[in-house]
Amino acid sequence: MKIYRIGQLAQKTGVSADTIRYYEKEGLINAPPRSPAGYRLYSELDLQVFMFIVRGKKVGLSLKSIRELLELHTHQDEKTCADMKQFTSEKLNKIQAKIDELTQMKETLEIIAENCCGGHESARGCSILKAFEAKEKE
Amino acid sequence: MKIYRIGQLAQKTGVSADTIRYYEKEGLINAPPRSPAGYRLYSELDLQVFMFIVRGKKVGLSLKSIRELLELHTHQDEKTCADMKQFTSEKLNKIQAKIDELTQMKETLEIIAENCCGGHESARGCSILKAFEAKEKE
DNA sequence: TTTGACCTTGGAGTATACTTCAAGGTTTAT
DNA sequence: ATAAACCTTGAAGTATACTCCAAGGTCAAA
Repeated sequence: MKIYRIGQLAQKTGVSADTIRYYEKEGLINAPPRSPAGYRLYSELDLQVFMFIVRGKKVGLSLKSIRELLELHTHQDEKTCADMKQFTSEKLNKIQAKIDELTQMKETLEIIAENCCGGHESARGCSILKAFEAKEKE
Repeated sequence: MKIYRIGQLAQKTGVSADTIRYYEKEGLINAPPRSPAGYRLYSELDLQVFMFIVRGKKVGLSLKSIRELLELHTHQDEKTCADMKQFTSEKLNKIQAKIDELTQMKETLEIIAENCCGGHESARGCSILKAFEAKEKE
């Protein structure tokens, strides 16, 4: 099984080594085993967890939220499956709400794009606010 | 047409009056007209713009991104419709990317919820990481 | 007319999430 | 064997986005 040092993990995940150490300090990831020289050694599984963090960040989840999601894993022994199911479905609702908000913004922008002339004339009349007004009338 | 003072706008949009003034200072919203006493007076349209900001924030857009989106409106005279269309479709792509990321996270969580026992036993085995692994195999 | 709820400004303070630095040890290639 | 590229720590610095004063003016109701 492949082992990564911090720089390699950084490259794979697209965050800096400093950020990885910061996340460890903040308790998002467990302190990994060290080499004899004290270098952090990450597994393929650590990479997976990291990708989850990166994905969460990209969509605007706070580190706190991501930590809570990851605790689904790290505290699995202390929770019942019923707890897990409930927690998971709460998180699912929040994520769905975010998807809905983004979908709304996307629709607003699509209205702008569709109603806009598209040529080289001034864009007066292609207002984002006209798009808002159009949405209000629905 | 209804006119709002800062407190009323704050209540309607769910952000603080301080935050509204901060957004004005940061150039997200235009300085509104003032009452004789110097109170800020907001229109229905300002409320619409504000709701757009709030929606953007909720999904993790930075103030910078939101400002760019709002500039579609405020700089409409300086840009051609072609510019607008291009800018809008770039923004649309970014928003779609966010929706995709969220959808992925949602699927991961759904796998956890589905594969999880649901009873009162320990949640060992209902790991978020097992869900990652399941996704990897696809 | 005075109490309370509102508004004003400028400036300082806070939380989150990094980012950089200093000073040093390790590993790898030539 | 020595340079280049990596790693370590702790602490300080930065960017973003608020948040909270202090000191004072405005307005509506009792």
